[in-house]
Amino acid sequence: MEAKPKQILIADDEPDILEIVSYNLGKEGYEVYTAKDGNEAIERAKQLHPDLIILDVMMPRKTGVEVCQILRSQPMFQDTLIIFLTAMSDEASQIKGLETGADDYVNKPISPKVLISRVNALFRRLNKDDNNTGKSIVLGNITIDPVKFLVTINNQEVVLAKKEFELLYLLASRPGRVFLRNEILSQVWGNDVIVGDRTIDVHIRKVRQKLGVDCITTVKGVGYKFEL
Amino acid sequence: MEAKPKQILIADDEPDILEIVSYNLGKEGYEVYTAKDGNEAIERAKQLHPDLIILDVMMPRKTGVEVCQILRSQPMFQDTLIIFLTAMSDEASQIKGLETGADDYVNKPISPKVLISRVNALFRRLNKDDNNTGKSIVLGNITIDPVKFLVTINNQEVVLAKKEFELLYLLASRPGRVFLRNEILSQVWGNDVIVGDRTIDVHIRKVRQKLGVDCITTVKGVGYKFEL
DNA sequence: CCATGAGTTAACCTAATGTTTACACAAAAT
DNA sequence: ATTTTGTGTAAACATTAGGTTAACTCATGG
Repeated sequence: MEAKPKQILIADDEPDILEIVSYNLGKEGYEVYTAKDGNEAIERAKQLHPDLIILDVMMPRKTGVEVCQILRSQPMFQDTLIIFLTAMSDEASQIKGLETGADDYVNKPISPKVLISRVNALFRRLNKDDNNTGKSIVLGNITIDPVKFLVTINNQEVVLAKKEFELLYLLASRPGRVFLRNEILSQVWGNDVIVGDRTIDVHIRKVRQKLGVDCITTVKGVGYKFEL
Repeated sequence: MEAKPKQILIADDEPDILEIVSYNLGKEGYEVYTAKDGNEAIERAKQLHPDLIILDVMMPRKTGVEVCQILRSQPMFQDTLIIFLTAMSDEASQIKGLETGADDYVNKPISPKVLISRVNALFRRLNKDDNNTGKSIVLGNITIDPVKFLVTINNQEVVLAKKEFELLYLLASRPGRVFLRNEILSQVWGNDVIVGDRTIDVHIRKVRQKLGVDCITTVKGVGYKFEL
């Protein structure tokens, strides 16, 4: 299942900024649209209904704050992500911006990289929330859902105990990657807990047994990895 | 259903910051808990399962980044909001922090007001997505009507006491999802009430008994979930 | 053929949960 | 007022399943 690219509308009256930001976000795989003032931003927002709107605060024909207020008042834009971009780095503006309903507030001069990180962070959060499936790991015919605490394999539910589940979840979180025994210990058991040597093996065994599918590979002298 | 105050865990090795931030967030109506180093942060996070964790980056016994990584690797903390707090204002740290899975990154010196705005913004976004409250729930042959305070099972009315009802409603509001004991406590009982260990069990038992249908599953060491 | 690391098994211990009873307290009924 | 009834909590005890260990076996390589 390919996620369709997220659409971003960016509004700023400085062409340079539009270009730099568009370029960088485009490179990240986003679909970028631009507007050069407040009214145009509103217009295009209504046309496109983008996933995220980046608004410069100081713009002709409606400031970013005004645009935000107008959009937020419409039900259609309740859930749309909004980021303010501004040269005014004083506290008051920032607070006001956030209280207007923005999700983030980034000061100019902008570092494209930082902006991208913040954009990514917002989308990451969003996907976690509306996609109940987003959290779960799906690999081939195996599904691991940490919210429901459930493992499904070929549409058969498998019940794992807490430690077993955590162990499997850890390994499956990075398929193919080898986890050292130490890593597993500190991730699943915690650093201050001391357990015997064979404990991990026993749990690995139980998971293998319950899954009935050979997907945990032993790398002797190193650790374990998950692979189908 | 009344909105329960959100729980926030803040970890910093400087007592001054802990105090200032605690005070200000408390004044906003949040329920604030503190930790003074990385390990303590992890420990308390596991106990409390707060809604938001604010992590200082530079802490003894595990940095904020490490804490974040450890928590994020665990299924139970996938959804928890995380904010980094740091004196290092360089780009690279910020980007790295956000990529570790944080939701926001705030530079020191902190303005309490700005921090609060950002915390509010995060919660505002979060609440938009899971607003399921108020509606009646219909699952198979079970109906739960929070308005009439009534549970119907196979067209038979079942009378539940207040706490029993709230407990069932909570679990049924997200079928399949596991609710931690802590979550149940803070949602049904509220976080300032201290009740004994066995109280939840007793109520669970009563609900199970009255429903007569086995639809509440216990996930040992984790919590309970509703499923038919 | 020993050394090392991993797999297997079953027994064991205990933390976590289930169950029951009793009691405080409030609301409703008398 | 007094009784009755129902709810919520605590305390005591029973039970179970999860986690750990230990002893043994197996596989591999030097």
